[in-house]
Formats: sequence, C-alpha cells, structure tokens
Amino acid sequence: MEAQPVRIATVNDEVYTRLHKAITSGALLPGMKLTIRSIADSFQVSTMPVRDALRRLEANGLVVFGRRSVTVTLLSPDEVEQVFQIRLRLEQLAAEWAISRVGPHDLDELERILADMDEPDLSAEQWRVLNQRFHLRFYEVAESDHLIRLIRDVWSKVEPYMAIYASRVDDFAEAQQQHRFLLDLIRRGDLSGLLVATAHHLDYTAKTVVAALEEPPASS
Amino acid sequence: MEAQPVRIATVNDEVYTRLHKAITSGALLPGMKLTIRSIADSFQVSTMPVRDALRRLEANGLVVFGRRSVTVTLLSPDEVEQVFQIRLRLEQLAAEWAISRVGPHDLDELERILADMDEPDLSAEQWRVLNQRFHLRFYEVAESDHLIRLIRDVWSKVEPYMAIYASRVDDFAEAQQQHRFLLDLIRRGDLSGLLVATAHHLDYTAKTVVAALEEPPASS
DNA sequence: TAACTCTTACTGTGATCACAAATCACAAGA
DNA sequence: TCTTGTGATTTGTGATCACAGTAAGAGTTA
Repeated sequence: MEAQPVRIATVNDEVYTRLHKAITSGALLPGMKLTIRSIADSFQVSTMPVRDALRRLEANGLVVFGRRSVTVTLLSPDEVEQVFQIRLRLEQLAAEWAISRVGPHDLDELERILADMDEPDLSAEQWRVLNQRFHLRFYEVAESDHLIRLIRDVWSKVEPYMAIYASRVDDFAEAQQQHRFLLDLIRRGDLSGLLVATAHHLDYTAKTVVAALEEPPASS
Repeated sequence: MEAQPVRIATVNDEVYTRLHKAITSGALLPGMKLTIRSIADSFQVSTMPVRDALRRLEANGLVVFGRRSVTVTLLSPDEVEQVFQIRLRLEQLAAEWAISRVGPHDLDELERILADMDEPDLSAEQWRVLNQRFHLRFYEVAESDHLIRLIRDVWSKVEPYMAIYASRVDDFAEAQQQHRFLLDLIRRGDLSGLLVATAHHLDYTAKTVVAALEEPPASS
C-alpha cells in the first residue's frame, strides 16, 4: 500500500502560499510587475525559494515570465468569460459526483457557511473567502483530489477579478439568494435542477464581474 | 494596447520540454524516483534550471516533491478513470466551441492526420503522437488558449498510461474507426452526435487503458 | 516642449556552495 | 532468517555570486 510522498512545510511553500493569496485576494493586481529580489527582501528570505514559488505560480497561470520580468497575469474580459465557462463544466461534474454522496454533516456545514455570509457588516474580502469556501466545501464531497485541485486552479485564475468586483459592490443579496437555492436543490437531491442553477449562478457571477471590469476603475 | 510579455527560449524551458516529453512518452515511468543532480549531469547543465523545470512539472501534477525526493506521479486505476472523466467534460466544451468554427482547411488537416494513422507499420509511439495531434488539432479550432492549455495539462496526466497501453497493443483499428466517425460528425456539424461519440470514444479509451493497467505488466 | 539616443542601473538566469535531513547499507542481535 | 540500530552517503533546500540583456532614466538636440 505504497502512498505518495508527503510534502513537508518549507520556505518555498510558505512563499508560494503567501504570493498565491496576495494575487487571488487582489492585493497584487493583474498586470503588476514583480521583482524576485524585492519579494525576497520583504519576506526576508533569499531569492531562491521565491524563484521556485514563482515557477509554480507560472505553471498555475497566475504569473507570466517575460523578458527579464515577472508579471501578474492579466486577463481580458473575454478571457475571463472563457474561464468562467470552463469553471462551469468542471463544477457541474463535481456537482454530479458530490450530490449522490452528500451527507447530513455536509449539509450542516454548508448551512453554517451560508449563515456566516448573512452577517450584515461583512467585508468584501471576507465575503469572497466565504463564498469560495461554500462552493468548494460542496465539491469536496465528490472526493476527487484531481477534480478539486483543478477547480481550485481554474478558480484562482478569475479570483483576482472577483476580488475587484466584490470590492466595489456591497450588496450580495442576489448571490446569497442563489446560494440558498443551490443548497436546497442539493438537499433535495435534484441533480438536473442543480446543474441548471449552477449554470445560472455562474453566468450571473461572470456577467457582474465582467461588467465591473469594463467600467472605469475609480472615477471620483 | 499592452500585450503580455513573451517568453524567450531558455535552458530552463528546454529542460522542461524534454522532461515533459520523457514523462508523457513513458520513458520515465510513473513512480520512478528522479534526482536533480543526475538529470542536470545528463543534460550537462547545472541543477538550477532542472529545479525550475521540476517545479513547473510539479504544478502540472506530473511530478511530486516529497521529503528529499522527486517522483514521477503515480496514479491508481481509479484516478486514471477520474482524469478521463474530467478530460471528457473539457473536450466536450472544446468540441462545442470548435464545431461552429471549423473550416475546410481544418477538415483537410484532420483528414491528413487520420491518413497518416492508417500507415500499417506505425510504432506505438508514433501512433500516440498522431492520436494526440488529431484531437488537439480539432480543439485548437475553438481558439481558446485557456481551454487548450487546460486540456493539454489534463491530457498529460494520463498520457504515460496511454503510452503503456499503446506499447502493448498493435491493433488500433477500433480507435481509428471511431476517429473517422468523429470526423464525419464534425464535417456534418452534428454537435449532439459529436458529444455522444466523444463520450463513447473516451470511455472506450479509458476502459482499455485501465484494463491494460490492471493486468500484470510482463509475465513469462 | 517633445522626441530620440545613449548610458547606467536593474533583473532574471545559471552556477557553485554549505547544510541538514533522509535514505541506504551493513552489521549485530534475536 | 528476520529485525533493528548505527553510520556514511546521498539529496533537496536555501544562500551567494557572476553575467548578460533589458528597460528605464538622463541628457541632448531639433
């Protein structure tokens, strides 16, 4: 029963995690130029683990190595829409696998996450994290490491734009209503309904994100 | 009109390409232990670009970094099946996008690839490469870099097992027949038929690959 | 004032080195 | 013969260094 080797916490991993979070949370904006040395200095490590981490982020599509430069990947609105379409197909597959395995304990936890999201004075960042947790928590029920990992990776690519969108909106009532609807379908085991609702939810999200992207960033 | 920086050919890229090919072609078998230094020696470069390349391969899921070891990712038959399911969804999406954009030139090229695959004394390796080229050539018509890249990545994960399978089989008549059927559906613009046929084709492929995987490697 | 050239400083790439931890081999004991 | 403990070797990790090409800034000219 030979298992895959287990990763050990290392400086490289730490840097990777922090950079990944910085990009997906919108702290490092798409198109922004990065320098290995300054990152290394701010993290108080050598350039070595930073290089390793950036290489991994490159393979994830979150940064782009160019001629003597590293840049946070910048997606056009059209590309964002494409990625959302891809996300949809993967998440529909995960929903198929998950809905037949979902148990009472899972439903409770999903319910609890939605309750947390009802908190009125939630920051955009907090909402974004909870939103991601809700969806991924359900897909984890599918028990497929490969699918979950892929969904995470694809999700990460549009997450920076979700962050931009969320930072400008303060009313998540519509999205929240859709979440409750989704959870209800899950609870009832209505797969075909869930697939349609998931498509609607992602279309809605994609449209609002792209719309926020196309209007001027911050005119006073 | 600021464009994304362009990658420049570098030693790191070269090492990455060669290792990627070595793994997907089955030259480096799943589960095999790799050592950075020996790879560096055999390529006559320092360990540096090898590290970078392996980090990228790690993010692609082709190798796994463990405690002081690097291993070619080993998938269980069950995992192989999962990845094929994921591939199916992604390729169905690509088929949707591609079928409405396919032109005469594309059809000619697909036809030519199939003709090449009719060659009777084709090595397993040559057949595998042509098979991949046929499918990807069609999906490229979709003109979505993100989707193509994702399909390539997912494809790579099961490619080593395709190589194992192909090396033991010498009759690709059934698969070839399915290819011609697919191309016919593409030519007629029959999307729903194409989606079903693609599902059948991938199911068939997955089953034969997994079957080959589960029987003893080389008895006698 | 604006555009252009040239120079300088910067930055990723690749190499080499030190270290600690894990693996492997060999031997001693049961 | 199998297990266990110990030591030597291996190996990934992280740091430092030299180099070459790029990109930004200064200086000049029209």
